[in-house]
Amino acid sequence: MKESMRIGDLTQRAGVTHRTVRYYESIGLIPSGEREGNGQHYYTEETVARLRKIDQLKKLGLSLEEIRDIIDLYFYDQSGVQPKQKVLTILRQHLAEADQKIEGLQQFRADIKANIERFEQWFKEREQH
Amino acid sequence: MKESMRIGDLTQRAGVTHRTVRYYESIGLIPSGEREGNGQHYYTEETVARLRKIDQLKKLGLSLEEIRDIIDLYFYDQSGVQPKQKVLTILRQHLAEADQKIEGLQQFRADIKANIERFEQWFKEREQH
DNA sequence: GACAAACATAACGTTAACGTCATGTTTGTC
DNA sequence: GACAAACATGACGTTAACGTTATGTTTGTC
Repeated sequence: MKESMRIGDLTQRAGVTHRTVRYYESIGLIPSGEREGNGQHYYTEETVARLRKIDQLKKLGLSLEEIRDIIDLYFYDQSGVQPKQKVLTILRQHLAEADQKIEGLQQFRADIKANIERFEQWFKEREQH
Repeated sequence: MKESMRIGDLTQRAGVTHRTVRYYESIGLIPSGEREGNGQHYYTEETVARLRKIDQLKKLGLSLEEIRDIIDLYFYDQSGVQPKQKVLTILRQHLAEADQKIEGLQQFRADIKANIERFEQWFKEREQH
């Protein structure tokens, strides 16, 4: 039962710094985790998952503001037909964007690799005088 | 023969502002295009292509500094007098980074897809009363 | 050759996304 | 219960990637 953890564990598990966590709290990207009494903040597994998802979305090219607008749809089930339709639309959009980006990166990767091989070839030929 | 154009045409064709062009010149991302005499800058088709390529690479998540490391590979006939061993090292780093990014995005893509299917399933079941 | 539009240069400003530093409090361990 | 490690809060700093403002010069058209 790791019911809750403090910021040290959180940052380590999510791979972020404590300043990132505080910043995200301050802009409402993640819940603040404050508890009464001692002034300590306590977090759960969900916060870890949220931070990881945020990182993924960032890599997709979304700003934190954009992420804030949609992050909940990855964690909370919308009830009702219309909200669900809306979520589905956004998810499909993200899927398409991810596909595009993956494709672009694969092309980029191929370009880089071709160049690497070109250089390696150059060194090889030079070696043999 | 559009041998050369001035900054107005350049920015329009490449879809950037003149400040972006100046900034890129200042950090050595594109040649400065200065000519003697009148103080005007003249650019060619290659500059347009360069700007577009830069934009493409930015969308993949590369910083301008990273782009500067590799942009010439897309336009120059390498060989210049560049330190090839160094370029090769940089290229290998970029290859590794690209692989990581691709992997991350594929994981993300899989998550989204699972999510989408979950929603579709929900709609399907509901359809059948 | 007058004159507006396009251009050049310089300096300061801005925004996102955190980092760093300073200082005081809580927790956990001996 | 002493004490180091972990944590909290606040204020100021930083970096990338440009934007904005101000002022003077060139170009192209009538």
